[in-house]
Amino acid sequence: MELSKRYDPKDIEARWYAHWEQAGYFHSVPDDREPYSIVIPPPNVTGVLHMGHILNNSVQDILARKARLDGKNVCWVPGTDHASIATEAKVVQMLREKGIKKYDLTRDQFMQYAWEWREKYGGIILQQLRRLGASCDWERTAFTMDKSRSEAVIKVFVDLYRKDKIYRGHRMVNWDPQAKTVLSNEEVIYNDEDTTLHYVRYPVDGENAHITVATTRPETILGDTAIAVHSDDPRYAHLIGKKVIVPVANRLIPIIADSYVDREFGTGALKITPAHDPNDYEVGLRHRLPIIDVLNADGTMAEIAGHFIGEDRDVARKHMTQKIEELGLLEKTEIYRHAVGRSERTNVIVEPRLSLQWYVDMKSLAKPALESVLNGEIQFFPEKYQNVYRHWMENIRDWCISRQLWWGQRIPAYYIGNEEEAEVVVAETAEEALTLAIAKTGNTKLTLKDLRQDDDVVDTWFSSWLWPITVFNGFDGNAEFKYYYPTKVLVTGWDIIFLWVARMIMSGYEYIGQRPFDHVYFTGMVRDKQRRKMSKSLGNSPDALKLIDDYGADGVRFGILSSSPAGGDLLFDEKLCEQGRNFCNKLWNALRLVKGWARAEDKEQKADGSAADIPPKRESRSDDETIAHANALACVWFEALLAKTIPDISEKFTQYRLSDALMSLYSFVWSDFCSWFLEMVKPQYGQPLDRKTMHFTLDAFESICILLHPFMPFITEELWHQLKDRKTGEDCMSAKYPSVQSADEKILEQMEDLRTLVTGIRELRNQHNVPNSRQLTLYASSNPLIQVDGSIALICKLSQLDNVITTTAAPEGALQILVGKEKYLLDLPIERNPEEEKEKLTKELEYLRGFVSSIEKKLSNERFVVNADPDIVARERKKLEDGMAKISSIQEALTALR
RNA sequence: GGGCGGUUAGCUCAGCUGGUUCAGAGCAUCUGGUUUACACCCAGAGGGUCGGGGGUUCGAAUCCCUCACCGCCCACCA
Repeated sequence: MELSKRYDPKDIEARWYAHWEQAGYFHSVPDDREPYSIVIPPPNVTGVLHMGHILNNSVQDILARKARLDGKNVCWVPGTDHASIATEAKVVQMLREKGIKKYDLTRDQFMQYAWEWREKYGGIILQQLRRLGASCDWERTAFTMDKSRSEAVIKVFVDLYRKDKIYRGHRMVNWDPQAKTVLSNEEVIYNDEDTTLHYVRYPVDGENAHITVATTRPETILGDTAIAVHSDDPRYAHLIGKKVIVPVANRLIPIIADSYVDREFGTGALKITPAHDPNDYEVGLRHRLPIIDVLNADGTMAEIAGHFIGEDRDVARKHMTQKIEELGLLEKTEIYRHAVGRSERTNVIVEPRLSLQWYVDMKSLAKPALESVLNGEIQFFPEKYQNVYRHWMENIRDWCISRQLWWGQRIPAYYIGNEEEAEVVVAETAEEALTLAIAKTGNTKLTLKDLRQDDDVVDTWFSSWLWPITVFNGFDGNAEFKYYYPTKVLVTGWDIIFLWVARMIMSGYEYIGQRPFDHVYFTGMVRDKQRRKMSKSLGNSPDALKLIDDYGADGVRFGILSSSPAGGDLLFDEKLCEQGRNFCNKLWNALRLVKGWARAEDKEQKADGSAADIPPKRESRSDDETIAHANALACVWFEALLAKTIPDISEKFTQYRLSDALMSLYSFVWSDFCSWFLEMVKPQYGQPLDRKTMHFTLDAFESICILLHPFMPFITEELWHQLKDRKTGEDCMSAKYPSVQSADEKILEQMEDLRTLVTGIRELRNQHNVPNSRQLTLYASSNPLIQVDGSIALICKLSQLDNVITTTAAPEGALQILVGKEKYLLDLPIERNPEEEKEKLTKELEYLRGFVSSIEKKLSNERFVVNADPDIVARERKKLEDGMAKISSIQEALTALR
């Protein structure tokens, strides 16, 4: 069957993915091979495939497929994260569209809706990963809210509580007024934003004076309980101890002195609102100030504020400002740029709020986790993230893990009675909690009804920090878990190094006493060409599935990979996918070429060398023997090149230099294989290729498929089968990585020289506008390159030369080509321009003289000869020799010109 | 405010422990080419005092100091 001129990935991709899955290549069970396990960073169930996923999962798939080819037992566990806040928000939204309010539902009813939602949409992203070619062990697909994983979460909570590592405390927290839940510090994103700084006058009680403070949040004035100035500030010393009237609220509050106040900022006077600012809270504690919390959980003004009740904080701010202005107390406003914290999930401005929450004491957990990274037990790629990690771990703060949500694992704390600060017991089940409660209170009459379970759930990350353990149900220490844990590598973005990576390391040591993974590969953030983060609102994120439709999964994988050194930013440009697609096409056409030769061979066999349907043999200037020599030389060379390339690629893998490995393969295939090797052995049109060379070519092509397979699984599988169409059985995906024999360095050098010579010929031809159809004559005899059997034939083929004469008697004025210190002469049928040539040669001569003299200087320096590595000195000597040879060649040519 | 990283060709970057991987790659640009695998192609070319300055060394893109700019992370400045 004739193959089309262009590679069309559509059907091929679907077909091979189904085939692989059917063949069971994705599934792993423990055996006596070396395990290679990866757990996927579970995407949110709410997610759809975006460029970050493409990058992250391409990398994992590349590593997984390479390990498989290396004969390892690869287990890549896929799954999704229940993502409390994001998912709950989506479900609430969905319900709202149906006219249902969350709080009209019972907790159980809500959960039912949520589960339905996840059944319906939760699998989408996993389906999309298949399009990318992800070779996950789908039979192991996990979800952070599965029964077993939820049980593990509860177990860990109880355990940490009993070890005194979980406690409940009143703290100033980050409050998300949209999701109406607390957030951990890591879930708050700070960015500089322009806000208005209001200068507000507070009249001093009983005096015709005022004190001015600057605030970005006038609405919180209603919660002020003091004005603070620095105790050493002469401007305000006389006011300390006096009282001022809070504008609008008309309350009296004291002016206090506190060293916290920065005299340089604003007016040097600071309003103190203990309920709405962490610092103010501290100041309030020091001065025993009352706390007036003027905001409700949803960010609207509370009743106690006395004004603008029920208005959203933004609206209240405007109204408050107006009112202050009406009272003549607004001195001025100015634009002020400062860090504003927003919720990672909902993007609303986070509100500092005082509340009672559950915390994990991180200090003791952090210790072994920090050590293991510093001593290299866990390696980071790139290494620089060690510093970031260390810094965070050394200054770690307690982790707020309670969330005021329903979607998630409910905190297993049970209160005896209804007060907020009631006695508490923590247990895996209500029954157990009851026993504990009875023991604690001595009240044997307690029943389950007297216990009230905490309404909150734990932070999503409190389940995903156990992921490498729980996906293997590791808490029961089963044999599978022991086989797969620790996992080999974690591939994730550096943005969740604290949210996730650090915590997994901590839980690994706390519960298994071992690291969760050997290596962490941090991918960069995908950005657009202008370095902007890819985001929905900017609309600069390409539709991942459309990209796959347009360029093929292999093309997209190539695109994202070829632009992605680990760690830094990754500037994504669709053009790179185009390059990937073109590369597929190049491979495809190489296949067509090679298959064409195979067909010619078939025909010839059938017709016993006299087939009528192939073009007659053109008169060839090279006899069969010469061609055989040439082909043999080409094969030996390419084999040596393969032998050099294979370990080189593997080495890049061990260093996680994946884009590097891909680029090496790209030029190896495109340039070395297609542009050089195939052109070297290419028979005349319609002619077959000799058996030996044909076999070698097919084998080499197969090796290329394997080398490339981790990066471009679909096309390589297709090529593999096309190449093997007479054989059966094995797939590229399950093949053995080609074994390595040592490379023949000598042949590599020789062919490098030959390539230089050929390039030189082409360059001259190009420069002098001599078309390929014109004959050229190469004079050579004593040059070592020419002595190699077949090399002349190769030169002929590659540069479309027709005549090669091997005498030393060069005609006058032949042009020189210098290869190392050898000189080759080429006779071009052109009009010569001696002046121009002279100028060019003189220039080159000048350069070479400078070059040579610098080496001479180096070599005559005794300290160099003594101190430098002998190898390096030898190299310098060779450079000198070559340089001198070149100089004399050029001088000869110049004399000839005169 | 503390810390980390960067500055190499028009663009994106590679150059690990100082010396043929030393000034590189891909893309872009320019020139020439096509009935014979591929224009999603082939052949060739041009392009950089390696951010500035200083130092160490026989020798520095590479090590040290310093300045400039850029990016990121952490931190409670209204």
